[in-house]
Amino acid sequence: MAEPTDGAEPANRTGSRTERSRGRRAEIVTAAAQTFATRGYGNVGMRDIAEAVGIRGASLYHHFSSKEEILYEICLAVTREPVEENLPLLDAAGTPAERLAGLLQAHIRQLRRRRVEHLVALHERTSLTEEHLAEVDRYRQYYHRRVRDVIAAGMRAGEFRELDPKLVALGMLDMLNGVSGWIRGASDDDVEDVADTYLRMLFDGLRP
Amino acid sequence: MAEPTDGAEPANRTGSRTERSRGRRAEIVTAAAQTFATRGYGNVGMRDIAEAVGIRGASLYHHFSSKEEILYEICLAVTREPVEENLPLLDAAGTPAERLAGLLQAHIRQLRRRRVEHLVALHERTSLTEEHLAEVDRYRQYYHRRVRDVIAAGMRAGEFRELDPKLVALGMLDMLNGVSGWIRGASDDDVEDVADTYLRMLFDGLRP
DNA sequence: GTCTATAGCCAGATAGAC
DNA sequence: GTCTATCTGGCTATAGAC
Repeated sequence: MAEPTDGAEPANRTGSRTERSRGRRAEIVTAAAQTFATRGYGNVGMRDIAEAVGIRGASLYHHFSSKEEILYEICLAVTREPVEENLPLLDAAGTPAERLAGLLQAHIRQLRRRRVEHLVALHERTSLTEEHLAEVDRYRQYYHRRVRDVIAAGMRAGEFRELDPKLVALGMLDMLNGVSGWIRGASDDDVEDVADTYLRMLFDGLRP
Repeated sequence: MAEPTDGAEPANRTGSRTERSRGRRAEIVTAAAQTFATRGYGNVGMRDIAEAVGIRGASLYHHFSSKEEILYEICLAVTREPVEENLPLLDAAGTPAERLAGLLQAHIRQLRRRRVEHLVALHERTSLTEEHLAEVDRYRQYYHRRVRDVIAAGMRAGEFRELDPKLVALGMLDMLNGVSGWIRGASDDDVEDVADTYLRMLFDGLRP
């Protein structure tokens, strides 16, 4: 991608840090997520993260005030992203079943795209501070609620069998989120196969 | 429970340790699982575990040679138990669908009974040594394979729709295992509701 | 089987130069 | 923004008395 050729500065209107610094932050977050996912948050030192981006441990504290804050950024970003990118699909046109199907597909694709971050958010949440955990959970619970609501709407519309919408939402999302545990290395086609199979199972059931 | 009144020693024929020592081991494992589950393996010290059973940190090394060995015992026990207790249901009488349904019910009940240990096994596996992780995974993979096989048998028998049996097994078990994340505090009836709803979803699907 | 005492190590985080 | 140097405190694990 070419840079703009006029003299205008690419002003950073969205935050207080420079673009350069935000690039470094993103680099650190990505490296940290990878290491946390494979070795576990508690077994990874600041020096390990620093080494992965080619700097010294102390330099990380220019970008983050603590190790936990790096974990927080990982968990928050990967929990907020589906809220902002997938939930609008529930407000699109179509029946509840159609809208839910669209969301589930988007969810699985996002799960693959942010696979390591998802693993970290799922497994290392217990290392967040109470406040940070609560903030992450706000997004997670809102997502759950919206999914539950569209399921309930599908039941009212007669598209879905009458079951406890909360249990249905929990089961559905647990089934989907589990994908991050084994999807590593899959192709785009594999991901679509998973989505197709899961939708078939959930909507039509195993019985022919 | 009364002790035996005759002079016979309660010989320990099943292992090299005394009954008293094995009780202590179990006590340590339970306390450790509880702490690991809520605070994360890496954030729990040997002193924390010791305190929970009313002894000093150093005394734990009379029962376990390392902290990781405690984690290993938790993970191994909770992964082996469903293999030994649930898989025989797949060899019982009935059609594949009936046998699978029995297994899924037993799986959810076990998930609740060993809830904290399950959480530890799911979230803290990355802190096991390579050898211990491999040993735990042997059981896990065997369980998966047996579930996949009964699903494939159900498809051959025409009881199940033709889908990729591996994906179906993964989705099913991920959906079930997720239950340990939120079932805390549920009653026996609640657990049966979950099992009923999940079986309905998986076998018949959401569409009426 | 549990204790006290401590070895030995490594972590997260800070200070201040460049 | 990154460095070197280092503080401080925690941890796992061991030694040896009781």
